[in-house]
Amino acid sequence: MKSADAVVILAALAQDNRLDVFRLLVEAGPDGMPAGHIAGSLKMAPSALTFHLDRLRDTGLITVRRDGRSMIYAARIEAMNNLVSYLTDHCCQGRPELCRPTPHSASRKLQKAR
Amino acid sequence: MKSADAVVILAALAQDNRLDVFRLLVEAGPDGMPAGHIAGSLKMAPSALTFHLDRLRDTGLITVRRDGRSMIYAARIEAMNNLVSYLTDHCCQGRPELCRPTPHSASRKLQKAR
DNA sequence: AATACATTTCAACAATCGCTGAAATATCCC
DNA sequence: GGGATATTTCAGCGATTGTTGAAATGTATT
Repeated sequence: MKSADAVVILAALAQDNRLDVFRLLVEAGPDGMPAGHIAGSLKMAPSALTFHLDRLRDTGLITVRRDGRSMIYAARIEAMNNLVSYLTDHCCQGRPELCRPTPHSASRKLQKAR
Repeated sequence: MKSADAVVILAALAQDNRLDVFRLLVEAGPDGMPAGHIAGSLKMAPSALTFHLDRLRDTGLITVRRDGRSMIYAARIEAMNNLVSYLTDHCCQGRPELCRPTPHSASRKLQKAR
């Protein structure tokens, strides 16, 4: 990943409503959720939501598919993976462990189905 | 780290010149480097650089100290650490390894989450 | 004190951002 | 087809962003 790509993804996440949308979609999992549910859940105007979804989608952070009248949006964890890799590779003095702390703050051994 | 703090840090990094400045300071290491060197290295106008340094500093991504006529700026890796932790904790479906492949698990096959 | 050096401050300005509300598009159901 | 539902498109708007260039500030040297 190049710097320019990182900037675009960082910008997509650097807005409270968009970060909320992305986090909600991460929670929703691979099946995603329809735009209407997102708008309801985050109390956003439909047109404002579309605006932000477009920007998330342009950067590859989310995907969309149609299901009847609904548009189903889903997070692309891979994109977040790429961003985190970029940050740890380029912003940690060549010592990833400086930015990639051992899982002390992270949820300990959540042991989800794998 | 709260969402609002993450947004602020993401926004600070979501600009090409600022990301370049931060990366340069990361390379420079704990001793940092004077503003003039940054401006020269990245070919930025002094006043534009000050503008961006202020924003990086406001978010805690860099520190500054005076040395004679020079202002020495240095990256705060800890702030990047916090950001990466936030992203892996909140944007990876409770499975940090999805967004942060550790060296030893990098080759492991990622199974589909369901 | 006078001068040079390093950086910041400030007032502009164009460009972009995020929001609102009305209209348009797409799909489903009768 | 007609009506209801889900979402997008679009114009307009105030607010914010990033840049420039001139002036101001702070520090070292003589």
